Amino acid sequence: MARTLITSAIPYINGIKHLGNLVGSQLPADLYARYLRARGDDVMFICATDEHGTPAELAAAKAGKPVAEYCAEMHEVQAELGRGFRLSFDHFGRSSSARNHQLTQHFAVRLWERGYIEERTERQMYSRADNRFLPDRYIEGTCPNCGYEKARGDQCENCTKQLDPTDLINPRSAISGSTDLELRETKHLYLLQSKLRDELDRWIDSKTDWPVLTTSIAKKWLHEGEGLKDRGITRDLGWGVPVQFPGAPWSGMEGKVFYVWFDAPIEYIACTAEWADFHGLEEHEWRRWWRLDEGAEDVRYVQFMGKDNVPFHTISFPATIIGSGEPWKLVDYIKSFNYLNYDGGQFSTSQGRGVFMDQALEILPADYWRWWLLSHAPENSDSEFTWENFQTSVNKDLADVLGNFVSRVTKFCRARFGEVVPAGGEWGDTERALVAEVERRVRQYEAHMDAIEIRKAAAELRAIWVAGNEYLQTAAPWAVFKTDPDRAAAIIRLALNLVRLHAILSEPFIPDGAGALFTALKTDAKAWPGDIAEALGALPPGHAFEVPDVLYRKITDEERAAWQERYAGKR
RNA sequence: GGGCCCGUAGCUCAAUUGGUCAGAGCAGAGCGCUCAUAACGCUUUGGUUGGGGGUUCGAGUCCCUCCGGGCCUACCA
Repeated sequence: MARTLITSAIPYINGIKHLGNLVGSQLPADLYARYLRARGDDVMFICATDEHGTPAELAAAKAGKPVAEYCAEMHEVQAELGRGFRLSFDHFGRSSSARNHQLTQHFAVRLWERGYIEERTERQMYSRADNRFLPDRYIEGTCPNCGYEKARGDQCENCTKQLDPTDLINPRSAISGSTDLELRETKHLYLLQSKLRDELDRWIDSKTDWPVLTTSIAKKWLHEGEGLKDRGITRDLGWGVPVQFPGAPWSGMEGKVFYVWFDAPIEYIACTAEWADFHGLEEHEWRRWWRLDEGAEDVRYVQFMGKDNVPFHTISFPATIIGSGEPWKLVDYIKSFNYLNYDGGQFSTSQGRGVFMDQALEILPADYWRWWLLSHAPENSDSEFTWENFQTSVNKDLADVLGNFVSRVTKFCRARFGEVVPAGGEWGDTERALVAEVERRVRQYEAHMDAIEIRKAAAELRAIWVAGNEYLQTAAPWAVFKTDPDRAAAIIRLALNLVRLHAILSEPFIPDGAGALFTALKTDAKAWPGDIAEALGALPPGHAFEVPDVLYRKITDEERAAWQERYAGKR
């Protein structure tokens, strides 16, 4: 049995993600996971919340809660939204877990022992009022270049000049506004990625099947300027994985934690361990997914992420793994996405512009969003969400082409033969032609899904739905019934079986709708179709079913206009 | 300022290594059907593939340039 490890980029803890975030990682990863499971593969689908770092601390402070409590709450919020969108994670973990603490410290020690980590002393701004070191971007002041008064310590947003916090005139803490700042010496650990450059370069070169978007970003980091830069992997923060711990090969690192981008990808591994813990399984059960020496040699590992995350997955995380010298599984394929824009601009959390995951589910069930987002996934370039497009796609594809097909078939059958698969009649040329077309399209659909060509897969799936309507139109059972009821029975029997096939094929995209169809058809026969002619005979004459409720309702012009107005932003 | 990606019918997107009049869905037009969520089917109208130049027997597909988006990254005189 093929084994596939799938990870979605882990969403940051400080707030609810918008639809662009969703379609950039979690949703397509879920589609792929569901598809492979349906094909009978052994799948491990992992996601988690990314909880460390200064933004989390600040968000907690703003909410007036201890950061641990804040993160626990937000984790549950995001987990619930994931369930709402039917994201079928095998485990949705937390980067703050004990497992991640252990593994992150483990990797750090290994890297140190092998000479890939070194201590460096540097000077950093410290705020006495806030009682903490401040990251560059949390220092504000007047730009020495253009005079802009709200320049950040890393860059002036007004003139785009790169800055050091010490360049700023009248520097102050962006957190408290305090000007009681001073430079203090502090010691940090650096990951010596530059030592691994050639190895990473060869590794990237071997990935000839990766999208240009992915490899070009990786190459850029490897070869830009003087080449791959070493990265500081520790920060002066209270919330995170402690750098100083029993058994640590360094000293004097109290009060420091690992940088969020060091521990976050390690959470992919730790989360799998969390999965095993949750289910009371042995260590081997999760290690067989990750350790090449413990059973993972036949695992294919696929990552999903937005393009902004590519550097960390092509450079930083692989450097951590390779540098460890231990046989951990490296990623085999990276599926990266461009951005989804919102109605002519970008999604904006601060301006309340665009639709966020919680709002989306308040408006419509998950399937509507899943279908639109996946069938318009920004695979080749940035794409755009507009309410008009959303309305027409959902109404046309889900309500008309698929939903109405189910409706006309089941209701016709009920009216003429009762709620049971009718007996009698045989297939003719029309049926054989339909089977041939569906056979061809299903194989094409599989090919697109195997290649994770999401929009193409969606288009092919839709074409299969359309084939059902074409067949009905040609076979015209309502006309045939008047003179040859047996013949009409054969047509409807095939059509009902086609509904079952639709349910199986569509489940990765629209799991709720697929579930409703299986329920209506009163069947548990959900196996992926091999021979199509055979699959279209799975529901035998005499099999009872019931006419389902309207599968997908339509979005009205009034609703569309109201939503357009409500989420336009500028609160 | 560099590096990379993109700009294809009104809209959203396709077009194997450059090669049979540039395709699909939606929208528009016409016809058909009546089982169905006023749904479905068939036919059909739209593009000098951002502008200009070049290479080639032949370019949306390669090169140069300009315009317009996006991403990454940096201030070398």
